[in-house]
Amino acid sequence: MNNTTLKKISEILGLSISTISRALKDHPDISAKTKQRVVELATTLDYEPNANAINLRTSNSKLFGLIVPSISNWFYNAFIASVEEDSRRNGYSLMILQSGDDPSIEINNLKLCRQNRITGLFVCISPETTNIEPFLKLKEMDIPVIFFDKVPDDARCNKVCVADALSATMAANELISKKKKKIAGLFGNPHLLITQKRLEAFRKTIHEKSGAAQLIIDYAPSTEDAESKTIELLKEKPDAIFCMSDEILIGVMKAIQRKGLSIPKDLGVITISNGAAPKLYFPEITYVETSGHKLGKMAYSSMMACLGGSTFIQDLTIESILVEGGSL
Amino acid sequence: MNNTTLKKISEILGLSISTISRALKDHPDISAKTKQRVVELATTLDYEPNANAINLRTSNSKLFGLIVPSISNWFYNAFIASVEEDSRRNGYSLMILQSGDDPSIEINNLKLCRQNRITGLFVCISPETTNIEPFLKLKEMDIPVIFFDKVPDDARCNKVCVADALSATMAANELISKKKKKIAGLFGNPHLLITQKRLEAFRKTIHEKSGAAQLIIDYAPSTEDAESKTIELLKEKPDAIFCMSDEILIGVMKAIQRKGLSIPKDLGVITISNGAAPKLYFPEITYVETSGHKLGKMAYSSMMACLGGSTFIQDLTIESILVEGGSL
DNA sequence: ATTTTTGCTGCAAACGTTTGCGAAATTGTT
DNA sequence: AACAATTTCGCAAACGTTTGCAGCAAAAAT
Repeated sequence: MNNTTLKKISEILGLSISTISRALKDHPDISAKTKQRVVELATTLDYEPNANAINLRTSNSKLFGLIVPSISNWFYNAFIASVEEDSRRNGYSLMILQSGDDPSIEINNLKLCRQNRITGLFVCISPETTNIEPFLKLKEMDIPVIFFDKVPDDARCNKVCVADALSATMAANELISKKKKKIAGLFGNPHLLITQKRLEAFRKTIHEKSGAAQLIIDYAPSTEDAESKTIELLKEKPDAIFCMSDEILIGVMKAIQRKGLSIPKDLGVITISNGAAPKLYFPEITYVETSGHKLGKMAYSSMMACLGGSTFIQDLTIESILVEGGSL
Repeated sequence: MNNTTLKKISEILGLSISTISRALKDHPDISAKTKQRVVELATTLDYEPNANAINLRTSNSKLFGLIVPSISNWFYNAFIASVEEDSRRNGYSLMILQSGDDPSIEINNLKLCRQNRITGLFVCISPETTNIEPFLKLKEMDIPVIFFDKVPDDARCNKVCVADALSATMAANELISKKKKKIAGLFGNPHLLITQKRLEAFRKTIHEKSGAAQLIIDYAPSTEDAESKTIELLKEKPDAIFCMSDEILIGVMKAIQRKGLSIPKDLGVITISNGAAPKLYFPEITYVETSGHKLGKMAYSSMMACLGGSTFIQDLTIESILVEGGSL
């Protein structure tokens, strides 16, 4: 019924605890026969080492923390799945915490991570998070912190991001090459750095490359907002709509369907996306890919670099690619 | 730089370790002044108790394991988010592992859970999993195991499921009440128990309630399959399509958009869904809700019941509700 | 002034491991 | 047969907590 321990095995076999411990990890000091006896008994008793005891003794938890606003999000989802996979493959476990965009929960999650003596942290901070000292404190304790996606504007942080400005530029270029003249752009929360960067880059590109093109900008923090804002925007008869994210795209598409417009005949649509949402529709929506999966890979390898002793502060960005659908 | 421990605090304050421990947890034995001194120093030193030491000492990890085929799935996502929330609220942590529908990874994940001395496990087994002995072994060790969604056909297991047959029946009834006469039904992997149950219930209801209605059944294991199968089905000019899941709905909708058909004028659509996908479209798709969120709540309370000492084996099912969109 | 009560604190064992060091048993070398 | 070298193993401390028990001082009761 209870758990079997090294001690229990040692008592049954008449050996010392240390011998059992060494036998189980194939230590050269132990003879082959002894090893076999030990391993056999261990498997029949379903021995599993107590991770808590090991962590306590070795102070190496093989545990990563991952704090994210919400796991119910296409982009973060892909990110998490990717990190989980890499972690598991390399013998690390993952502790996933949602902050719900609430800084106080975020702090609480951080506390949990510290209590569990994580060996590293992946974190996407909430928009309201202003004080990143608690995170920097981790760094001081030699616990690497990799900020991803929404990152603080602080040079002391390791960051991995999607190309915020560049992806908007790419989308703008594509719109121009398709000769769009009256372009509506729907952006997310205007207080977020990513929104500002994308908007600036988008506006700049459109103006530089095509002085003639007219631009209508609006903001929509949620899918519902995006839908209602689009209804308004459509009155201006734009010939293309740019969406800053999947959430916005979905609202836009709903509005377009509601109005009975057809793509790309009545107007074009382009978005920045993780890749799933544009494929929900026919024709598939042309998008600039910002892959959560790729970002996860990059975050993981960045983490590994830190654990490997690199003190070099990394500020990485994954490249974007344009995926053509039939929506322009 | 390093972590502060009870010992360190005790040395600074000239008190014993036990006094510090008690002071920090507001033990009545400790005087108010001492408590204050201790708490103050602890906060300035950023003391965080070592969870590993506590778990080791108390053998109560406050950690749940959660094994799921994939976290990149609307339904499981909602489930996980729900369980994570409840767990966190009650001071439990969650260790989320993906099996990728691979039984060997599943076993490995289970091992990880055991090593970390989880106090309970939520698991959705992969379709290929035949041997559930390893899970039952946990139960013997007084570690509750709550199977959810895809559950083994074994009376010794605690299960929480969505209403598989009933939800299909409800959808069928809705189709009949809307006087649909030529109904196409698109189902998932025919080898899964859930597919069989839903198909049987659907067929039975349609035939019993409306002998006149014509039924066309096909299977689509993936969204892509659903799209191509729908293209075929549409040639038969059905007046309604039933989708067994979100994944299928998306394929169906893409086909419908491709063919330029309009809902509900040209044909009706109804689906079984977690709730997100039907709201992607306009008009929103009518669906029978099988809520991952609700299932999570149920799983969590079931877990709590087990931890509370209930040895009663539960086999629970969440009720489904019909959510009307404008697609019929 | 002695005893009893009350309030505060410390001792030490235990949880399950890992690991440096030393000791015993075996083998090999003269 | 005596010694050295080698193989094989055990002792004990340490990781950071919790907690039953005992100790000790001061205040209250006799």
